[in-house]
Amino acid sequence: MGVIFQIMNDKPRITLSEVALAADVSPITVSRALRNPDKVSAEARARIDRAIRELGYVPNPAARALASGRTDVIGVVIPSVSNNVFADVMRGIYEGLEGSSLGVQLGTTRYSPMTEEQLIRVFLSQRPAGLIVAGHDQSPAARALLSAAACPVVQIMEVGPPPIDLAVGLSHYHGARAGVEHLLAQGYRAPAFLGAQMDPRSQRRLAGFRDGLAAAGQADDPVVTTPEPSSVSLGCRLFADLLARRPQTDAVLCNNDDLAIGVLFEAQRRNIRVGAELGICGFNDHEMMSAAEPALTSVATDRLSMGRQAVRMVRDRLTGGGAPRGHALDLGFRLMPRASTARGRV
Amino acid sequence: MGVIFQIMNDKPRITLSEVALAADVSPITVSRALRNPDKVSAEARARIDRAIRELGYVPNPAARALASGRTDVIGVVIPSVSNNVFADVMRGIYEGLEGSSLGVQLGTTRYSPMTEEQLIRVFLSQRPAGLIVAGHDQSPAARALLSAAACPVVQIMEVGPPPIDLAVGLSHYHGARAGVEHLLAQGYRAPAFLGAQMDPRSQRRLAGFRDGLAAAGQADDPVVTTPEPSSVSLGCRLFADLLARRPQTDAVLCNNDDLAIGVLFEAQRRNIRVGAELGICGFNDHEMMSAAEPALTSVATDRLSMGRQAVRMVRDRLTGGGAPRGHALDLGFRLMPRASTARGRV
DNA sequence: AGCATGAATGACAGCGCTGTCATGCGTCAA
DNA sequence: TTGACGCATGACAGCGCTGTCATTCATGCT
Repeated sequence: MGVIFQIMNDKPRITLSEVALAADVSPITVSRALRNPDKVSAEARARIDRAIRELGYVPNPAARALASGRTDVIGVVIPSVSNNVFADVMRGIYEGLEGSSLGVQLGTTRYSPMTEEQLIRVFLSQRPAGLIVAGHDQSPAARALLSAAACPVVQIMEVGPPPIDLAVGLSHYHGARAGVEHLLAQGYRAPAFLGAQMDPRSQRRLAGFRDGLAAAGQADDPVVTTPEPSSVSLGCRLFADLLARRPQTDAVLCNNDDLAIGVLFEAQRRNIRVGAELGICGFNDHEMMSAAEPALTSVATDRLSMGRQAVRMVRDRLTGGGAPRGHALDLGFRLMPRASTARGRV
Repeated sequence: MGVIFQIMNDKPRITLSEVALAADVSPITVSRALRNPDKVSAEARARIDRAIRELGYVPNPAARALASGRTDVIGVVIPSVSNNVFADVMRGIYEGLEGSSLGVQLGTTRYSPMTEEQLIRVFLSQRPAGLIVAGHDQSPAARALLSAAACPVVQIMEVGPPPIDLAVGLSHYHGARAGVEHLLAQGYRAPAFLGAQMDPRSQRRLAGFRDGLAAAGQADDPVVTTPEPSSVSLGCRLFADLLARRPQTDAVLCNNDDLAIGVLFEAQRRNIRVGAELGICGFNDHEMMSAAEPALTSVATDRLSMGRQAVRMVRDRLTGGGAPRGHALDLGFRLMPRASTARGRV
């Protein structure tokens, strides 16, 4: 087997010099034609392009990285790939990458600050074109590394704390606060909060919920959370717990849409009329929310755009311009009131 | 700004030789201690490990790749990151990578065979540790490239056609066929098929549906599909279309769970009793299916395991062993009958 | 005409690491 | 005791590309 592989390994590898030979220029000119085409005469470029096409030349990124000390890779550091929110963000990132020669290197911290720090250290040591990290809650050492980084650093997901370099996201605090204020404005008397996977963003949503409630003069603290990862069935269970503990609950602000859908199903099972008897508000506004029956209210966030903008910020910096250090782009949120919080005539 | 970056770039970069100096061995010994620790004496290894830790040395993968002609990267070629199914698979892949020094390079074909071919060409030119590609429908040129590849190649998602090298997946044909047979066995008379984003896997599910129906003596071909990407709201719309066109429909086999959830919501809107009046069967068995009210029948597939196994196959090959060329791992599927296909006493 | 200027191109060296072969040394069987 | 062998280590060269400076040549100006 080893032998077979060896043989197959020996398929012709076209190098830049061979292209140069075929195009009758020096290797360095080919290199330039690839990186700064405008620094090479049109004729030379044409010959080089032809040679590249005919020989099927593909550049060797390792050699480029070694020689230039930079890579065309954006490091992305997120807690987990399972989380739906990050899946959307990743999609935005890949969309933002299109048309560039940039690649992505993804690392997951599994919500461990130490893993995150280590990951950042390794990524930075490879001199990436940029770094995209989730959140603002890095360890002090990780923050120090990021501050000293030689590449643009974009913190995604939230805005609020001053960014290390750049940031794009939204205020989860205010999003959740808008949600609970909507519930109260609709006339619900005893809203509760349901949360899973209580990462820093979730904590800030919870804070927004609490402050919104306190501002309305509510005294108790109707909150059910769990560190478990979020899911629809978890929404069912948490809602059941909530009702057992606090039967007077007449509305729930869910930390995300999964949970909200779970609450909807559980309410249906118990013949609770959603909207009239029970207000449900989700977070993120997954496409499914408007399709549900009844349609579910949610705080819409633009995860796709978050990823895209983060990449754009890096790309703008690479092309010389870009936002100055300290710039934070607030993507905002939009409350989408739907039938699930239409209390109607009671 | 350029100047600032320049300055920051000059942070100390520890090289292997510096570690060697500190550990009082030659660079090559450090290299060996990193790659084949058992080829270095315990004392030398201890000194080297200490030096690495004290200096904070991080290997330069570009230099390694250039010198050795291999990379520690598995290329992954999938149609799209948006598709939920691939998100699950990616999660499995990342899980499978844990504990190895392997990385992932992800490329998306956006369902274009030409893009796929180009992507495969570029990935292969970087001599990856392995390649994971979705499906069996590559262009002839792409197949030729993959056949000649010097690294393990795993085709994921489906089994059936003989693999180029290795494969892991399931038979979408038989999964869908099991679904429609279940519907018929439950006593539904006029099942229909709803499909979105009709990729090759979806086509095979459709074929399974059709054959299952024909075997039961059904004459018409009740199929509603669209090339649009799948979503819950699309499920609502397709189901509405279906009812308009073929009112006698009493069951739907959905190409995936999103659509099935959409059908559920639309049925609720129309006061159609799901289960008794309308059978619904999804595909993949997303966690949400069992939590829904009523719980939705689905054909369970293990996307997570698919990703994990694909990586395992590559890793096994790298460590010398592994399955022989031509091996296909059938992960199978499991029909999960639930309330949504309990026709009960009509 | 003579010179400065800038565009196009090239020579050279080296990025950090590893494959290949060679070396030194201790151990074992004959 | 001697040669053969295996183990731990090292020397050397080079992977494919680009940064830096140097060179050439045509252009526009005084």
